[in-house]
Amino acid sequence: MIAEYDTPKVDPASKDLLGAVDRSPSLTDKVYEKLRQGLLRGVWSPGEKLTARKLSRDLGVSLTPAREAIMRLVNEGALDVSEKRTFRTVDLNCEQYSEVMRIRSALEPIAVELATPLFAEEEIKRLIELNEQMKEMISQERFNDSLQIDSEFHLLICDRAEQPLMRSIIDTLWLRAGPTRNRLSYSYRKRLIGYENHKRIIAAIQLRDAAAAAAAVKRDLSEGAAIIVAVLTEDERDN
Amino acid sequence: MIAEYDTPKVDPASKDLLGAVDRSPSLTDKVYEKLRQGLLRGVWSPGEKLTARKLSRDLGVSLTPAREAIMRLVNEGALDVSEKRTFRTVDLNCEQYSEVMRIRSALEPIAVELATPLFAEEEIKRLIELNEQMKEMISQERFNDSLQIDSEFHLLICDRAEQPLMRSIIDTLWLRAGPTRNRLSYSYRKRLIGYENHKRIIAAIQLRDAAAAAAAVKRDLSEGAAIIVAVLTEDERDN
DNA sequence: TTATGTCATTTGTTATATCATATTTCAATA
DNA sequence: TATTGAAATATGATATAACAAATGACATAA
Repeated sequence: MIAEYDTPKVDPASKDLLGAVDRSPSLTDKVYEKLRQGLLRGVWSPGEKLTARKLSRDLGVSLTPAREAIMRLVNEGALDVSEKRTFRTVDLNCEQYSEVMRIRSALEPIAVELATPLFAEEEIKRLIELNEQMKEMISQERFNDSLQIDSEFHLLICDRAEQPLMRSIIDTLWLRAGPTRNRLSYSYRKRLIGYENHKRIIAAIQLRDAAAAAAAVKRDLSEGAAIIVAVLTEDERDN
Repeated sequence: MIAEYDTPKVDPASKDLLGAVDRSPSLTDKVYEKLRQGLLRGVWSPGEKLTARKLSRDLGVSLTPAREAIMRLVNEGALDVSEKRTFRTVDLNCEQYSEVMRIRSALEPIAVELATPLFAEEEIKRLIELNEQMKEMISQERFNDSLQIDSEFHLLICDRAEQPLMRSIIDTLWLRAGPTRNRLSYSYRKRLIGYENHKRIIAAIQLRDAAAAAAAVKRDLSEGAAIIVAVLTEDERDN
């Protein structure tokens, strides 16, 4: 009878009907989500300082949830805490960026391999749509937007793989690289390599050829990484 | 002149001499570390409830650092927060455990590949030592200790790869699987598969054969995973 | 005995207070 | 003008307080 506490007696039918109450996210969660979005969208430039107090003032919450959200991002490596204990967005150097890409290259091919048989036709259409949007953004020189769409494309594939842990790891990788990526977008310009590679990925998924899809993802990532690393290397030589 | 704030004027030589001040870790850091160790050593059984207040009382700190540390572990997936917002250690089911191993299998071979040329002779000796200790622990049926040593073995390799981000990801994987692993240790018993596989890994490193080392790690992980998954499957059928 | 309703306690969440350290300001001085 | 240094301010870390939701204990009714 003790176990009854964990599974209170409820008529299965009504339980199904009611479903679980959707507890509203805590303030910490909301602040965290805002920070996340901001980081991905390039609201802060890499290396920019953040303070818990300003954040709490800006968002109209107390210090606690603001601070908790920041700490959470710090823990994920999306924010740095300097030796003086101030918070700033990360600015990846070439080596650090390479490591992010090395890990993505290890994980995302597996994700697409698992995802390939699970994709529904309409989801594939969505991939095509996203890729065309990306092309459009690039042609309009809206590079930050194109990066945004690129991330959506890759994350949609990861979602389909139904590997929640892997997905969360890849999420934090994007978050970590976000500001640096955004800084680069103007140097990165006008490259349609991503577009062509994405087309290859889509084609492989349509043929339900998991191995080919994995190879295409790997190629997309390594070519993309090569460009960014080149830009970063140049940057580091410059200053 | 504005930029001066980011890089205070310090004679580079003296900077090198002094090094950064080693700011003592915060209370949050200390609590976090205690929790971490506890999780790895099986202080809490999987699914056990934790409360921030009890933790703060036990460790003689206020609620804030205790809570922050818990939230940090939640964020890493080492603790769960239930729908009722209570904290408990994770209890991975077979599928979740498999996902952890799938990710380890993707990352650790890369790590050992990068580490192989960087290993010093004495570090290889340390690997041998650890492996023999593990064998000893198993023969004494001290399974939890043997798991502890197994983790040291793998993490030492990851350290040598000098990929800090990858290392931190693998760290969280261990943390996540820790309680479940510890619960299993008695079913897991007397398997010397790990020992033999570790010997293969060491041999490959000694020969500086990175590819062979990667293959050996992959084999170690997949055979280890197979056993645990078998036990977990049985468990899930039982209850 | 078992189910149910009430009330005290515990817990997570958020806000606020306190303290030590960092940073900034700005006037006095060389 | 450039430097210095003390006072004012801002900030992160920690503690405590306040509140609502969840839990547990217990008395009462079936």
